Amino acid sequence: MTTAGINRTGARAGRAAAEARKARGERTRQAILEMAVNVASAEGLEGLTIGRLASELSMSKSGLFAHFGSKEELQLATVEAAREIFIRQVVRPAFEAEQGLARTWKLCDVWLRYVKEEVFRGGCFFAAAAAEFDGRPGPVRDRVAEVMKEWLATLRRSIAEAQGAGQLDGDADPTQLAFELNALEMGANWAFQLYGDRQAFGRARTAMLERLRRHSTRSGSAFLPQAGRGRRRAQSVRGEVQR
Amino acid sequence: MTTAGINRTGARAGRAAAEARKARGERTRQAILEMAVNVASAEGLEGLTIGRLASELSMSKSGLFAHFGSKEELQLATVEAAREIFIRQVVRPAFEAEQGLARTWKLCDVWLRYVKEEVFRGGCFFAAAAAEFDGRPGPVRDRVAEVMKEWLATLRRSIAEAQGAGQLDGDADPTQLAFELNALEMGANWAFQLYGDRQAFGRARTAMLERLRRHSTRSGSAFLPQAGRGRRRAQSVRGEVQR
DNA sequence: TTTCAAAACGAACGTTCGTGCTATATTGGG
DNA sequence: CCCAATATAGCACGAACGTTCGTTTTGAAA
Repeated sequence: MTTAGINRTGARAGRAAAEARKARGERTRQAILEMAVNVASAEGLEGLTIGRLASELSMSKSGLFAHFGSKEELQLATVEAAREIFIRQVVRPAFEAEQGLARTWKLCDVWLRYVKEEVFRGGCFFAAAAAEFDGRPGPVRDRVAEVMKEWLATLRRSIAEAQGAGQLDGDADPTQLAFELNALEMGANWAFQLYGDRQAFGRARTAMLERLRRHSTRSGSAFLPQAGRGRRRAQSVRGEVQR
Repeated sequence: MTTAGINRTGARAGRAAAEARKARGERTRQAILEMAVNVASAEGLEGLTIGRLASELSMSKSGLFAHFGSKEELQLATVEAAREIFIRQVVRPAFEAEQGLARTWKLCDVWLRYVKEEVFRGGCFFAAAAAEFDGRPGPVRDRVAEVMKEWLATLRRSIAEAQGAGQLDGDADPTQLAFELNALEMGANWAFQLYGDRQAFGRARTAMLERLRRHSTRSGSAFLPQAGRGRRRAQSVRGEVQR
């Protein structure tokens, strides 16, 4: 049995060449974390058990364990892996939009897509991790809090930049606005995870646009999708969420 | 040792007389659930272990276990107990306000207070439970979802009543508005649990009032607290959250 | 005071948890 | 082609998990 099917990932040109240069263990580690991140988003970082994870990857508990040295280290590595995925799937795409209101909106839009397209099996990894660890002091909690603070700061900065560009009212409070946008995101995530309610995304989108439009200047509102009330959103980049 | 301090709750007149009529086991059961609800709100319904709970109450695992028959039954009973506390602490007080916009606002206001005053050790019990169980099918998940749906329905109905009374625009969508208010609540809970950020309550309050005011008619806005921008809220009932 | 069901206990079950230790494969560089 | 390094497996551990069982304690009715 061993690590069958993990390392031997069809050696297809370019990508494979780059991976071949990586140490064997590094590839296994990555495979572990990819699985870990998905299990954790659905079952929680504590429900992420080493034995379960090992059997799901057809490897031994001890073999897997050796990569991390402790469960807490595994959890921290999982958080880090999730952060990288989040950056790749949400932050990076949003930063392709030009600085200002366009980017602010895209940060919201792509976040909603990231939950809807189920980048993680259990919805937003960090919303889940935050709820699980907010009552348990320790490095994991601290790191999760840090990462979410990063996200909120990104949101806030983008709003401030929109203000600087004269696209948003100067009297709008970026912290307040970022708080509201974030809350709406978490509300959509909650509704989708608990009820499978896809309409929640539309509702969050509507509310976010309302907030942004309310504070946007005449020149700024051009950076938001047309007011078209309908549910169909033909705006926003078509590009699929890349795996 | 035994159940010291649990059953023998200082036999002080009236209340005690009523409790004396209750079966002995019933009182113990209640004491268990009171503790369970607090542990669960902080450590999660799964982290709520029978052994831990027993030792925290200075009773034996088996003695405690006998009250429920299974862990799942204990979890369900805990959810039910939390629901009753929520109703007593949030819904009931809000329903003292007259039907319409006044009550809608009070539902929001008293919910924020319920988190701020730490009615549960780990913040909103249901926000935590929903995040924990949204990925684990079963009776517990179902019940949690039901209870939260109740809450959202209450919010929505109150909004609709405010519309009926001509206090809110007829074109405001109660479902949309309820979604937004709920999201803001969960956002405030998140910020407070993860960062201890008390300002989040003010931010949520501001945003909620903004939403309500935006849709309120001339006659309706009288039911919302004065616009006073400041952080100090002298409005709203003074009554302490009763234990 | 006696009686008896309800309630609480203590010990043990089989699992699974995280974590060590030791031995065996596997692998890339000389 | 071999060797040192690394990666993985195997096995065992103590603790804690939910659960079962037979016994003892308790308190209210008779």
